[in-house]
Amino acid sequence: MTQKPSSPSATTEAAKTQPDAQHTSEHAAQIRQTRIDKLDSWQKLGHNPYPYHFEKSHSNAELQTKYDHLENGVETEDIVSVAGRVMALRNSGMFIDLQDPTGKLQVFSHKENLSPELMEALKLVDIGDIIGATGTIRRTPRGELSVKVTHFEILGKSLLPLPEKYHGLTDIETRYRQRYLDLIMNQESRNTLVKRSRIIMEIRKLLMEKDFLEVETPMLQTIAGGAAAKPFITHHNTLDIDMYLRIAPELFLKRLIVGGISERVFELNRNFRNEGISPKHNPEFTMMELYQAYADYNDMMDLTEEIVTTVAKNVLGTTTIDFQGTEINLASPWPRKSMIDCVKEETGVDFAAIQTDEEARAAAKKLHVEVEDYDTWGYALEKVFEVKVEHKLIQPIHITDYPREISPLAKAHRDNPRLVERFETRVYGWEIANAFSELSDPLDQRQRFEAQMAQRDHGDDEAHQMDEDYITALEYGMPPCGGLGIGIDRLIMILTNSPNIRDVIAFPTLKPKA
RNA sequence: GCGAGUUUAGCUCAGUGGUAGAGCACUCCCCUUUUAAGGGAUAGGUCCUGGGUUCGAAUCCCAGAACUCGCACCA
Repeated sequence: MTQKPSSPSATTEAAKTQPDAQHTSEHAAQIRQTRIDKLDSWQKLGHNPYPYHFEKSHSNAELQTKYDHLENGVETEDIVSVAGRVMALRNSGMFIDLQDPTGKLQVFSHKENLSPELMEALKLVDIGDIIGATGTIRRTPRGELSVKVTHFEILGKSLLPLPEKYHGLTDIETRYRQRYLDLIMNQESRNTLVKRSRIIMEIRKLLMEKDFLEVETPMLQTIAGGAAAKPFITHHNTLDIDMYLRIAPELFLKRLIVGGISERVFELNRNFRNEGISPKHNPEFTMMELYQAYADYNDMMDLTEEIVTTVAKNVLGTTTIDFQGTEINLASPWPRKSMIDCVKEETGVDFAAIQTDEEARAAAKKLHVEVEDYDTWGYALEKVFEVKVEHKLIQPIHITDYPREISPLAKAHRDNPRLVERFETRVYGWEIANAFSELSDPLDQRQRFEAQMAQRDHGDDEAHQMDEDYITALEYGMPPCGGLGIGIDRLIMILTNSPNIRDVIAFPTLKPKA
């Protein structure tokens, strides 16, 4: 508390003795030192180089809107205070492009209005600095809305040069590693991440309106259940046990349904999967899972459509979107087609007519789909679907009625014991949602887990683990229940026309630089 | 994990086995109502790293690193 946060000697000395580790070339050091010297000069003029507060009267966008009808060359006497980052300096600082999160505004400095001291101090302002300026609103003869300043101050000196103004920052690695630079330079990056926030807010809002209770369940789990995936392993020191970062919240959310905390719960948060990284996969990703008592998977299809179309309308203002040159129409209702029918239409092979695993494998091989010798009817069906059908499902569609053996948490289909009541919603070929009529029969659930354990013995280390406590919960009785999971990052990619998942995650996982 | 590609100034990019280049940014001078770029001058380099071939390597070869894309795995 007694320490002055920014004494001149501290600032200058630290800079001279500790050059920025990331910019060690002579040229970079020169640029940086020049700016530190300017900061020093500013301070010697009696200013706090890192002040505490600035009274900003308007955002740039507010002023652009408010003075939209101000004609070229017209000056007002309206006094405003603006603040933001200097993105361009023209004519020795007479014209400054000031950027704030809402947009750009020009700051105009003229000796008629600025004291000789501040006129001189204008030379201390660099591109990249955060400044605040107070003055009157005018529109230049060329049509640029400007603040004609009577006073300005440096609110945050930039010691490092920004990327070039014309091409900006395009290096993909730098954009992800130094996201702050990307956000300063690229409007598109700002738009995408702002839209992400709005999309998530709209989902929460809709679910809360529908009486869903937002809950939190463990990220650290002793059994990584609820999905088929490789978990991250970590260690709790005082308990001296290994724990897993969750791959899904599913089993805990259904415990809450058993407990009756609410008939409708949801969780919107991170999952972690220790698998490959790709344009569609980040090790930590955001999932929304919800459970609704007394509902089935048909209700979940309705709800999926409502969520996606509501979000699209409220955030984008339309349900017709462009994704990488492909027009996608999100307007409800979306077709619902069974996996078996999809495969039949695409390949002519009717898996419903196939009785044995052997026949199923033969049918797959005949379609040039690779199958393992131990693959059952269901696995063969799924593999054929993935190879032959999946990529063709560009417009939104619910693929229904999955094979029982690949869906150990879904309730048996009411009309066909080989199937379960599960669907996946596909948009642009991607799985956007995955949902079931939840399996609530504890005896059946135990058998499913046991079948999964057998898969594990076959070498499938992503098969589900036995969760005795979960079965115990079911034995106390769970209402019929619909469950739905939506991959939030993928949905945001589609809605923001982002081809890479890293574009929709502020700080995606990267390997540290050596 | 496998394959292909990329890596040169702060940024965006050229580059021939023979002294390292441009534009923007930076610094200085001139200039005062401009819109990526007014005029002029200066300065700025671990050519990703480590080996090798060669009289000589940013360039050719080998190994490694990070990134990108595809495949595998998955959402």
